[in-house]
Amino acid sequence: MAYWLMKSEPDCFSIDDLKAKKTAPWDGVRNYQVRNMFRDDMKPGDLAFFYHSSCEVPGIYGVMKIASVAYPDPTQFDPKADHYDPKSKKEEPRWLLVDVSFQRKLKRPITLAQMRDDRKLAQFRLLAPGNRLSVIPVGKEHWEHILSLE
DNA sequence: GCCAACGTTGGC
DNA sequence: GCCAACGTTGGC
Repeated sequence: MAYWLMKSEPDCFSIDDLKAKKTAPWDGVRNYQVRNMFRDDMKPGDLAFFYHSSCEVPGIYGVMKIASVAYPDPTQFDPKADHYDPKSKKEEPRWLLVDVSFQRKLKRPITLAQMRDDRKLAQFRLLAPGNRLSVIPVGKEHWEHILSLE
């Protein structure tokens, strides 16, 4: 089983939104590296951190489970959607998503600042300079260490 | 296939 | 709102 970290802006979709829905499609990803991870590396049953980005306190707020294999993201075909892609064709979808299901909220968030100060996370990809991927693989050791900080 | 311009991400 | 980093686009 693999572990992941997935970023979302809480103003757009937060851990509480996922808690209310229980399961939701992780749509809107328009990055080829992430699409390839969805397609090739993510498996139902994998666990993922829910990370809040571009907000007052960036950090990990909860845990979710990957609930489906990758399938085409319907928002790419919707002209009214924020991430509409006019160049993507239904016969040959360009963008994929996975469903995620709520597992739990952390008792308190593990903040980005806290992780930056943690020597055991020096190699964590989230903290690498210039990192902009919205989905990041997390090593088992990093996963367990982060949960131990809760 | 190079590379400049442009857009997006995301912390601060 | 600023800005650095970096992916994508498109002209040549």
